[in-house]
Amino acid sequence: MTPTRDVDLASRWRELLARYHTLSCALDRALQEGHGIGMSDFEALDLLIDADHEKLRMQDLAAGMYLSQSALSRTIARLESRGLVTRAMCSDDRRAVFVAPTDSGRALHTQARPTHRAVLADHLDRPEGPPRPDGTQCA
Amino acid sequence: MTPTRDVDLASRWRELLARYHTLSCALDRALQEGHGIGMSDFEALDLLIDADHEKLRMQDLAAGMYLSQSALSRTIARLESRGLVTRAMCSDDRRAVFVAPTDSGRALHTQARPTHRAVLADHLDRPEGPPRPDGTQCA
DNA sequence: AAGCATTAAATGTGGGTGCATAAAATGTTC
DNA sequence: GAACATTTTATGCACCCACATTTAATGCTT
Repeated sequence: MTPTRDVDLASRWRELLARYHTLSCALDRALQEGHGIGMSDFEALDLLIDADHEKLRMQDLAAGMYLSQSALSRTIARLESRGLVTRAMCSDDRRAVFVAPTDSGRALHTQARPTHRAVLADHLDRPEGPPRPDGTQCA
Repeated sequence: MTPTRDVDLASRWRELLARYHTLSCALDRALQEGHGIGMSDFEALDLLIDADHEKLRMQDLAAGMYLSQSALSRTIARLESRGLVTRAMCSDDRRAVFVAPTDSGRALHTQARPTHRAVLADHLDRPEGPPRPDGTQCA
């Protein structure tokens, strides 16, 4: 109702936008350059390995990710083509697909996770992030 | 250092991810369906109209947006092709391009802004957003 | 059991984004 | 002032994403 409130909304939105953009870009860059894996790919692998049985149906994986069903399908396809996860039939429901990390996937995750956490720590602990002179415009 | 802190980092990141994803998706959807304009397109128009002189060089517009230079260039191209902004030469520096909203652009902005603000208000005032049964999976 | 709706995952398609590069104009150095 | 570096915008390209549709399997109703 009040215009002051409205300004607050816009600036809060812009701050959220800034935080997400900066962090996701830094994450993607660090993971890509350091381990040749994208952000969503890592998130999928991370969820998969944190899962209790380390074996999830696509649908259950999707529940933990902020990706469309088709995007997840392609993400898993990417990971599989690089030998980081395997797809297996599910005998209970033959429509479903089990996804599980391979040894190679676990190894990459072990390497990439510190990078991931380091970027999070670097960005989440500062309220504003002005001094970050990367080479790119991915501010 | 402490593992507890590490868990905090990951969950804070996931919350940021959730907030951004939910809100940006809702914004994009509301603006697209209600006014046929994308989120980034609206942001550009919004910045342009809030500018003091209502005439900005691409570079200055870019400073206020979280888009790469190329993405902004295409965003302005989209807006121009729909008659919402105009590009004009800058006599001071003939490399630069002035962008200004047209009457049509101002009209659309006037219509779209309440939608934009309403979505922001709807999403930014709630800590968690579980009950939002849209038709799509754009959760 | 047959027919129809529903669910799980994959694929076709179009759109937006960032990086690298190109093209044009300006600034700098000698 | 000529050559080279820098800046500003546009474009080629590849990637990722969401939506719509397809294919296959399951569930439900009669």
